[in-house]
Amino acid sequence: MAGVSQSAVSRCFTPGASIAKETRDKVLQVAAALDYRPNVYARNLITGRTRIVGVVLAHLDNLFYPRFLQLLTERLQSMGMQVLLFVADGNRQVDLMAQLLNYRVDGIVLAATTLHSDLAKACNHAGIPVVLFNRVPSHALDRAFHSVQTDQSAGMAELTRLLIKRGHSRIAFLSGHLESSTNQARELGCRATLEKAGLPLFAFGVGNYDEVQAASVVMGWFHDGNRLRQLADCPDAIVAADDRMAMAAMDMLRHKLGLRVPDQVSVVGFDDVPQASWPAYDLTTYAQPLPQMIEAVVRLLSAQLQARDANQDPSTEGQSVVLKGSLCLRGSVRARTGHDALPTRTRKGA
Amino acid sequence: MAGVSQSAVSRCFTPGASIAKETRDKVLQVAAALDYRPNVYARNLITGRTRIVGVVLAHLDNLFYPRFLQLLTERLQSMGMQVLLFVADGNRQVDLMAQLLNYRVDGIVLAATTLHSDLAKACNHAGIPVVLFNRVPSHALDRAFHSVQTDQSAGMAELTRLLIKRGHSRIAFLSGHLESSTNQARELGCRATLEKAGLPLFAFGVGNYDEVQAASVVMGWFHDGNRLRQLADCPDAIVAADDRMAMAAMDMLRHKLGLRVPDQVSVVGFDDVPQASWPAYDLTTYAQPLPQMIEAVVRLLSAQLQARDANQDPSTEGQSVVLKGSLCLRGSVRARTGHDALPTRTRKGA
DNA sequence: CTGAAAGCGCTAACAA
DNA sequence: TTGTTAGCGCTTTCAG
Repeated sequence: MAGVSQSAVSRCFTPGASIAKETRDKVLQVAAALDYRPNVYARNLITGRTRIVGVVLAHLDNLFYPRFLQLLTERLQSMGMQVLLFVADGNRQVDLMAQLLNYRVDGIVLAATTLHSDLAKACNHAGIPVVLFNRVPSHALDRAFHSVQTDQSAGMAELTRLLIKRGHSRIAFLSGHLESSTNQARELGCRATLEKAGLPLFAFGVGNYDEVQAASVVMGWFHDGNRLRQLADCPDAIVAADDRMAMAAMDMLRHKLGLRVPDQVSVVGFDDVPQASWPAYDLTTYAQPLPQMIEAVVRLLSAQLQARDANQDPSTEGQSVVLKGSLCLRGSVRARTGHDALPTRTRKGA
Repeated sequence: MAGVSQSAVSRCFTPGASIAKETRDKVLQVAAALDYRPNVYARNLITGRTRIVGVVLAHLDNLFYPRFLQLLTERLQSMGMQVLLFVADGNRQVDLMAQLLNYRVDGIVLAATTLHSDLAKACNHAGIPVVLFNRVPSHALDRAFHSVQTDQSAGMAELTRLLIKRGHSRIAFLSGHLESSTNQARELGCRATLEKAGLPLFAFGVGNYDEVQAASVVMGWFHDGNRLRQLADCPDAIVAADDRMAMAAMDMLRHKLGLRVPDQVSVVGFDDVPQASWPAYDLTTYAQPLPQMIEAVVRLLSAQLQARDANQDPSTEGQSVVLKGSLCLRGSVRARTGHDALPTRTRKGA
């Protein structure tokens, strides 16, 4: 070194340490000249903190998640934390888990929709703070976890009420993965609202958050294998569990079946991905409050980290943050009286 | 511990170490029971390898990059390497750099389109292998870097030739960031092909890879502030530097200007993002060979890591891999004789 | 094939 | 405010 002791150098790089300005300046100057930088890993070894959070994602093709990842990464980076990325493509979650623990991340953000509960158990056991993103704590084990989500049920209810108000009575639900908690909440919101209005769920199909499957479900609703059904026998509005399926539905309706959206069929989605506002779709949807969600994730994570630093009781009950989103009223829903709208209660066989 | 010495345990977790099968089995069993796992950071401290690669991205909203990130992450993860994610949102590249070096990543993949050359210098200095993704080594310093890219110039040439063959003569180029090497190559491919065919570049505008800007450029080409220009005074084909701008152009043409694509104007893009094949756009574009690109990135990275492990000369000349993509012929380009096609050479004032 | 000992680069407690 | 000392958990010679 150039002048002082090892610990003096250490103190220069530790924010709240007591060190003389002069010494500090000198050390920093020499450090710059030597291109010296403290070794994070040696520091980790002794402090036990890595300043790395593991972010587990599936469906990076889901349009909504890239934005999430970008914002979260920027936010964490600005706090001096790093993001170790894991893509959970369904398979080999055990390996993933092992890596997550190997790298001793300070915290985990789980945005994968489906996940072995073994993972949950292991994290709990290792005392790693976990925040679930848009995934409710379903297993008993998950309850120790914090979670952040949009009030998806309320969002879907709002969308469904809109459709009813606009005179729709043959409303279909295009479902995502049946086992995903996100999908369950969305479906519930739709069903409950219909029930309250005394309307049946006119049709139900599983698109598994996949464009191709979604399109073929819609096809099945409108086409009997040989030709288009009578419109009165088809849904007059489609509620899709996410924007991607909604857009696939619109494409199918317009470009394969030759129907007009919203004149003949209204379509709504969920998420408000960037593409939803593109003129080609102009999709009415429900926006997740991404910035607030990110804030909440970061806040929960920081709180747990601070608690751990202060050696506080780590096993506080999991806190669940539910945020309201907002309706994005666009052109994929018809105005009050569509030409297909019958007075009230048009039922399936009517 | 339970039975043996520290070094014996270490050997159990080191692939090529000499250890008796019996000892090994016993240790592993006890380790499993105790939930023991070797501390990666302590290992890093001594081996100098972190098995972490830093991936630097900008524009995660670019539709093409999420796929890239997902595939790369999965690929690296399957090799037991981790991805530390950095989002370079233009600003604060210096901090980012510092973190990259702090975390002593084994390698860096740079997919940000614009980047301070200071970063390049620092990496070189620190001896960290760098692979540039879709970014040519422009600065002198970059030449030590390896790079992987699509032959963008050839791709654009192919698209442009297609337009010419289909009878277009008033071809406009909708540019991305002028300083991005990606954009420069794409523009060059278009211009060179036009020149070879004896056609002028009919119009040129800068959309900066942004939907709004792209749309307003297109608007300017077709609208003089009060009303639509004569079509003969407007481009009959638009070559956009990426799919996103191409789609924005289509939306503007169809939904704001009331023009028909491809009947009145043809549009082509570049990248073949998932949305390009959606029926609403059905965009003719040029697909980047993503899987091969990922392979090449991984191969270059591994080669450098192995070389470093073997203490070989680290400063090999940077290798540049250029891969051919493939034309995706879809419906956004008109067939041979559009109704707007004049015999040959329709010039601006014609 | 195994154990003992040294040390990777740092921080934390203590003493000066 | 500073230096000294110990040790974080591992890998790696070097002996046995």
